[in-house]
Amino acid sequence: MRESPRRPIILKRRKLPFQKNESDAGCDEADGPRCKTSPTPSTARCFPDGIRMMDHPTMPDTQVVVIPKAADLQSVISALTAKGKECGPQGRNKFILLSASTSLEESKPLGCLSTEPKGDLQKVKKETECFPLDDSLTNIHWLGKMSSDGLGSESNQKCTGKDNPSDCHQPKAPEKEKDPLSERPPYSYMAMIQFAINSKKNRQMTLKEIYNWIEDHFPYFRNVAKPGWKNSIRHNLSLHDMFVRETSLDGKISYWTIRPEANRCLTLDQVYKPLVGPVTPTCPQIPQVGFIQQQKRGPPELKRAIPAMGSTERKMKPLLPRTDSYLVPIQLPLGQSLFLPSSSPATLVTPPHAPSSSTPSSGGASKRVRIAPKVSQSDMSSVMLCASSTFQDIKEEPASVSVTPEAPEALPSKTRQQENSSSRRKQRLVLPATEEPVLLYPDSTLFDSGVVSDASTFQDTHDPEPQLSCKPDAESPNREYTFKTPIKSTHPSSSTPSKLPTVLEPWRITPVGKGGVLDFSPIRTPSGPQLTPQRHGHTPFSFNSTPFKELPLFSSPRELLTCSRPSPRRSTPTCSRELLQEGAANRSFTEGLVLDTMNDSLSKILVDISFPNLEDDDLGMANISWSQFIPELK
DNA sequence: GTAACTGTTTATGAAG
DNA sequence: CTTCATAAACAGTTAC
Repeated sequence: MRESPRRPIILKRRKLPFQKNESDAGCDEADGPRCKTSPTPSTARCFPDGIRMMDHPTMPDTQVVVIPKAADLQSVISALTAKGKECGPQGRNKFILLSASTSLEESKPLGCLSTEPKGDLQKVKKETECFPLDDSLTNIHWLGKMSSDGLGSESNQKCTGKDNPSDCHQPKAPEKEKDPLSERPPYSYMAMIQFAINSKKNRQMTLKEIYNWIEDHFPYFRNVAKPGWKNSIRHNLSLHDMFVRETSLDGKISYWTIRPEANRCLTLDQVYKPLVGPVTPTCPQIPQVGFIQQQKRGPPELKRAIPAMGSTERKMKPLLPRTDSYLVPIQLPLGQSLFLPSSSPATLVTPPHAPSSSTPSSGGASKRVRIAPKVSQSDMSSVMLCASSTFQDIKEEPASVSVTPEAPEALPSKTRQQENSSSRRKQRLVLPATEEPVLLYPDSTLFDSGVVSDASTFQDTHDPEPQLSCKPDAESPNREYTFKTPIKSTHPSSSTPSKLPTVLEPWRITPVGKGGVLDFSPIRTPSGPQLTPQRHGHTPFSFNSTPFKELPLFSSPRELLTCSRPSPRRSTPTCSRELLQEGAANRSFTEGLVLDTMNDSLSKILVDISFPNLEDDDLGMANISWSQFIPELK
């Protein structure tokens, strides 16, 4: 019965050869199926090498064209125009041109080209004017596809060509083409759940809503997947600490939310927009921050999902190469640009170790009921917010602060793994309300919104006590969580008895500097305080050990990026290398980063693409195109 | 009472 | 060894 699970490529650590010639690697290997699925020759073939085209997932009439810098834009435009004609009104006659100097990651919006139904070149606008750079365009989902399909197979046009039957996408001929929308999305359940939850304004969803959202956005689950996928969703919700179940005030409805500190606010359509303006300091989570309300944008009509994909094939393609990327949490730039000088370092309340940790936050009385299980030290370490948000998936890292609690019951040997990856298991620890670390975090939303959070983190930090600041709570500002569910296992959340006494969840660990500054944050304000090394003694795996640790070395993000340019995997020069070298201990951590970075990478790309206005930033970062550096990181 | 739903855990296997 | 997917056992709730 158990089918061999296919891990979502999103999680793969394998480095994808974006720029390499090994086009096959990406296309054939990972996507073999896909490539072949669309044998349809497409005009794409006519394009010069290096040009990649892919359908925009949510815009049926649009395709994205990644054009190497070297390519002759004019010729490309001409070709596209012709193509548009070919496709006719029904086809994809709009093209979003992206400049990809060397890799997708560097892609930048060149402009949009759309051909009238008639096929006439209508316009090519400067990106800024282009509608498309909106979320739908940059949506992660889409990029994911792009990266996988386009880039992965990039090298060969054939692939892209094949891949895009859509080149001349025949909207009406589903039979033939494999509907991408009905293919299993390259996202892990965890990611999809995040997308779903983040799609809601209040960032909370009932299980059913999550199901629905996923089905709506990923027809695969509605049309192809076995019913068991719901079980998997539930499983993931329970398994990952980042998902927190809360109940409505009346206690009748259970909502799933994402821990603010872990929430990168990834959404399918989301685009990170520079928080140029003052961001709400406290609640980055709130969409306002620049998130685009994805759902509004008109989610893809997945409904029309095509059965074509009946194949049980579940291979997923990698979204983007994440490998070395972890060194560069791209959000850095964001943060930088967004953030003001360290002036407002996020003050972390929780002391690293601490006992305090748990700040007695019990603060506000709240009505919400929180399921006990979820609680864990992690909460305590709300501090990590920033980092966590950035690398949320890192969870596995051991970081525990030691909250510990109650005696951890003997851990079943089997639980071993879980222990290790404590991050995963929820319900590890139940603390008395007073001790609960969790309490903190409700307030600690300080950094909550993931990606954005980075920036927000710093910016917002004005709060003396960020943690208290806010939860988006649209609902209850002061909610106190009451644990509803008895916790079964009292694993030592933090202090893992055995193996990992250390940090279980990096993101939980609050690497807060004493100063209250987020040291770990990759992003550093120029003047910002340095990372606090102090943490070192603490946990072997503390951030210090992590790549971030090195970050302080960089005076500026640029510097950081620059250094890291050489891909670690390749001959890595100094900086990157150092970063990477944390040693085995770090390893998991870094991996985590990498994994998660995947999404982040996308985000970053998005950032690049979607922030035409970035120039406005006076931060000085404006000039920098972070994306330019990205490729290097690989 | 039963079924369905929800949530938690455990187990297992594939892929990396 | 880790991560993820999948399956399934169980238990608690809720609806009929």
